[in-house]
Amino acid sequence: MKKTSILNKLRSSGLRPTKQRVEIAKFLFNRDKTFHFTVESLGKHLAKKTTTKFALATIYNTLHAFKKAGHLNEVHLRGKNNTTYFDTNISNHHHFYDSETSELIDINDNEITFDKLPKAPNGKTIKNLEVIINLKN
Amino acid sequence: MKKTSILNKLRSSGLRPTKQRVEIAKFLFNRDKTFHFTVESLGKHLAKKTTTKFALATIYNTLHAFKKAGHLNEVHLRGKNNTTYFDTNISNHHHFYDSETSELIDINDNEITFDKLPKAPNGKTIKNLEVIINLKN
DNA sequence: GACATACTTTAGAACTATTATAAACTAGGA
DNA sequence: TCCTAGTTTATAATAGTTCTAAAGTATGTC
Ligand SMILES: [Mn+2]
Ligand SMILES: [Mn+2]
Ligand SMILES: [Zn+2]
Ligand SMILES: [Zn+2]
Repeated sequence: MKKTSILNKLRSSGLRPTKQRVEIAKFLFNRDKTFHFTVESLGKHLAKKTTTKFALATIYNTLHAFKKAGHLNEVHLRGKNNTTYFDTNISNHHHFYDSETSELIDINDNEITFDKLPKAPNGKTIKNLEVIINLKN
Repeated sequence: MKKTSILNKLRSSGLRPTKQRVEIAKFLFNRDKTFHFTVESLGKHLAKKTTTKFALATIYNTLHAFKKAGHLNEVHLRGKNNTTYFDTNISNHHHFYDSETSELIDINDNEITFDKLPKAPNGKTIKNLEVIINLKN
């Protein structure tokens, strides 16, 4: 994904392509494989890879803006370090979770299929379904 | 479950049956259906139902002790309110989660069966598998 | 029952992830 | 260039949880 495409992605989401947003978007979206990260780990990566300054609040703001625009997912998992995980894979999918390394690994949606599933409680509908497979060594 | 049984449960876990632990254990374990709760909600219930005082730290200490003893589970879900859920159902099972009410509902292990499952990444083993079915209204 | 001691509770401080604030800065249109 | 709404920033505030160390208690021994 080249620079112009990043700019388009931001602009078409109603987000002004500021220096910080462009750097974060380049870092997150110019890659082949899924990237799972925390705010802290992203901050460190950005400090290493760029000369731009990122206030912590800007990282949070940007990630939430990207999430709201549908460019990022937040993983609803509570790891041992009590931080939110973000996920560049925005398709429906599942995860392996290694609690020793706090690492997430994608499982494609079609790698898990069900024989039997319960129906939603009365008056409610199923929005989506997430499987977390906890790993040990 | 009567008083003596509660005392046994505590003692056989190496936990002295203090006033606070006995009250919490009675409140949590003398019931038929699964109880999902947060530290905050438990604190409120205890204040309403008993005359015993519970320092916040004691509630945390006690829940962690019960968890360590295998009498409670912690649900590794990050809800919108960033609090831990505890679960009196200590069997392997799954959950519906209603993010609007922050409510968990049990799904028995045998209500979900799989056609297809991925194998664990190299060098790792599957510890367990949790399904969370997100609900909407 | 009194005593000793390890375990437990407690109030409050500390910690940590995240969000709010409000002042300075900037992208983009006129 | 100028204006303005949108954005970044440093810092304070918030909230869930854990830590501290002093006071209290359960339990074994005499
Ligand atoms: Mn740098
Ligand atoms: Mn009371
Ligand atoms: Zn993922
Ligand atoms: Zn449950």
